Amino acid sequence: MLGNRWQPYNPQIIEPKWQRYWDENQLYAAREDPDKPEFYCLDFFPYPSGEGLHVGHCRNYIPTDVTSRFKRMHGWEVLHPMGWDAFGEPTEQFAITHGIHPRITTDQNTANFRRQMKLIGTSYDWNREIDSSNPSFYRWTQWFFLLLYRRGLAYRDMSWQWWCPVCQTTLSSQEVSNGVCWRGHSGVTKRQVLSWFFRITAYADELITGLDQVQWPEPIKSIQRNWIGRSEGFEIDFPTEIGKPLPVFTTRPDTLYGATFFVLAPEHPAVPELTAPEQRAEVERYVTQAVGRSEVERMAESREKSGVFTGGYVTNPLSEERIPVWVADYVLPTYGTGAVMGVPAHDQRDFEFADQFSLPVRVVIAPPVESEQVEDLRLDAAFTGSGIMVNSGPFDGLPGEVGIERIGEELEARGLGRKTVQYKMRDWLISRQRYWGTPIPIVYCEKCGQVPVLEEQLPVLLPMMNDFAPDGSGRSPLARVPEFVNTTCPECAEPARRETDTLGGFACSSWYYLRFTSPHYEAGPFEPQAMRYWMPVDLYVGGAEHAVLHLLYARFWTKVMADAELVPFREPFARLMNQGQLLGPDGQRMSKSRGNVITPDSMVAEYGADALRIYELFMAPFEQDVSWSSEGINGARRFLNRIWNLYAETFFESSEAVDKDEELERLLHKTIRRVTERIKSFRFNTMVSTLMEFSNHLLDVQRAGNWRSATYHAALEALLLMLAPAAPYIADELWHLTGHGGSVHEQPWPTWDSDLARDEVWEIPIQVDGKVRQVMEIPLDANQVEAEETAFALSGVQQYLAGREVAKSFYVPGKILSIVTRSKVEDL
RNA sequence: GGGGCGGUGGCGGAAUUGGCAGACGCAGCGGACUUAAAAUCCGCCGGCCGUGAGGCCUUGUGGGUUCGACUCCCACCCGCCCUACCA
Repeated sequence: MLGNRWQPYNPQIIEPKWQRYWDENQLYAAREDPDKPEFYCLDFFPYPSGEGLHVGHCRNYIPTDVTSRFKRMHGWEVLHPMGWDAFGEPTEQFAITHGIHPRITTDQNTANFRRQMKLIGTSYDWNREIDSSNPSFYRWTQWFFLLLYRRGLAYRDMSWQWWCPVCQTTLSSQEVSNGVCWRGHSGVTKRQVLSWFFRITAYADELITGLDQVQWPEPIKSIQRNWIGRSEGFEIDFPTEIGKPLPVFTTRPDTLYGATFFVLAPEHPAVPELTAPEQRAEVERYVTQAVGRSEVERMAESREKSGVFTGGYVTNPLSEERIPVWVADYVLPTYGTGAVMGVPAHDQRDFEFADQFSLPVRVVIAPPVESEQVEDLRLDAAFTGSGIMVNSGPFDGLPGEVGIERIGEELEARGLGRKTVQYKMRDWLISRQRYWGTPIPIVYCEKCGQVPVLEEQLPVLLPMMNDFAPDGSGRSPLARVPEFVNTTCPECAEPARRETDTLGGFACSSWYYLRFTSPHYEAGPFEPQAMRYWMPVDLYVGGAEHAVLHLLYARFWTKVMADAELVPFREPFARLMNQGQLLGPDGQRMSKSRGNVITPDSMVAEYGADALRIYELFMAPFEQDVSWSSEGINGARRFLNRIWNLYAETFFESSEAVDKDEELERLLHKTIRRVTERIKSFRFNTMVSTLMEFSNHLLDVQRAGNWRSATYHAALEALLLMLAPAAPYIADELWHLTGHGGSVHEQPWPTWDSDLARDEVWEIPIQVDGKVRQVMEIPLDANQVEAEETAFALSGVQQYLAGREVAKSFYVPGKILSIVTRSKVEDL
């Protein structure tokens, strides 16, 4: 049994030891070696919350760590860095609730994150750690702001924007859904604010087409395409009685003759002009109410359409019919032209509106004849399918699809309409009326107006403030710091005032991946050689919740950089993977308030980091949501114990290694092949089960007393190499205890012989009439005739052939022999 | 309403992508060791029938394609996630 050299497996002793060894020997430092292939493996950079990591976060970091270690063992230079998304609302909110300055909490929290990440055995290159709230970083965030500004992609505008009363800041449309802000506060409303925007819409088309060039999960691509929401249609001018015509956007010009009313968004600038004097009071009341209502209130009554008649009219440009103009909040001011033609027969929303206010419904697309709707033209819902045009003057009888083209041509010929493309995506609101963010490098001068800060004057430093909480005025806390606000104009040197809004946190994360390539570079955001060596990111791993936030913004910035010839690529992340969520043992999201948080600290203390890693890899497929099981991790620990004892017992009784174990050799090569393939394809759960099967087999061999063969010893060595990425501590300890020098993580990955990895004798099933009746052993290179001969000789097959004859048979080498019978015809 | 993902034992899951369904692990049951417990080791472990060999059923439901379907096609049911008045 255990010899004096071997203590029982004790992760609490060996893990800190190897962690220190790796640190001291700089085992994971990334170098730009032009003679080696490179691999950039990146995790979404976390915001360092006060709660620290829970085991759910490890679901992201462990697989990327396995991949990085695996790549290094294949001789690649690997950039596997970690940094902190430390600027932004979450960090600041935490600081406010704790009454501590965010600088202090950020430093505390990042130290804790770093400690935890080392604890679980990650192989980050800590020389490259970055912190987006550090001036050496945000200086370049400001530099990028100026780049966008110079290229006309950053602008200031007064507009209706989301406002969160709890965060006391404006939010981008991406950060709000269902009237709830991304931090989870409800009661989000609209406010008219002067704020900064990035013109992401200028890249709308490329943000769609570029998705074809990246290896990303299809759901994420589809969410982005949907979010951008490209839709081709027509802008049609409706003449008015106030002079200038009002354009609408529609994808269905074929339904133009069915327009029985016209609707303006409450915010539409033409509302006052078009409103008849006798309707003015009512319209004004409606507009004020619609604009002031919070999104939650609007949602609550979303089933019922509201609106008022303006008393004004427009004219249908083709039918020349005069139709009434209404104001209604179901028309969005920011999409299309902020006005729609109401075609109740063929648009569900218009239908509901017409129903609500008893407006006429006119069918202009006849549904297919077999539909009952044609008999009585009283629809109970809009007909949005395809059909033949009716009630449409000269266009009657045309299929709707043709009508779209014909009406379009007619309108274009008369100068009453034009083809356009509309997008759901809006420009990106980046201003935040908050303290803890990158100051916007803009100065307002009475003489020169809006002036960018000179590059050599960067960074515009965020001043220290003790009282940095928002005061409810809607202005940034920075506006209360005269030393910050008062400055001189970069152009005329006269007194001027600084912009006091800060950039939202997504500005930092839009370029941080570039900084990792040369985090200490002073002359620019990144050193061009290093950037060219590492970029683009080869593997990017994080949760799916950033699909339309960070992942869209970073792509946009990259395209801007490419146009400015700063980078030679247009997509920053070649391959993206989303890990599944790890839920608490109760199946709920892990959170402090639910009390179901499991920390890596407690798991490492109880089972060791390797057991935690093995369990997280093994518990479910990488992309899948799964609940934590406290018994499951114990199984991982048992597995590692068995491995430990396998080596302890074998090497203590070491002896001459002589014979060859052919069966084991085949299994070894097969195992190497499987483990390699499974790491490459992110199937870590089955990678672990392959290692389990292999070590179970080695235990059997050992118990049977066959541990003297050279094959067995080669297998033990290969097992350590294969275990190294997933369980780095125990692998290094056993590597050392079995007489090897150095670290297992610096060894080359084992190779396999594809002939040996394939069995030459297969056990294949024999099916008779669709049921498996017998299994036979047959050489892999046997042909169908040989397979049939072998099969028919077996009594277990003959028994099913009695009184019948073979009609057909199929032989798939290595897979199956399938025999189909029919009864003999002799009775006839 | 639109888009996406999924449904396999008591549980997490596996199935070389159309070829022996249930690998591997968890839980459970029985046994060995122990004064006892823990740990460890051995055996059993989808359902029904059968003493047994064995037989029949079984991958949400119903149909289809095929020698053969968890896998492909059609229809339906259920669950989760994202998005939402985008004209």
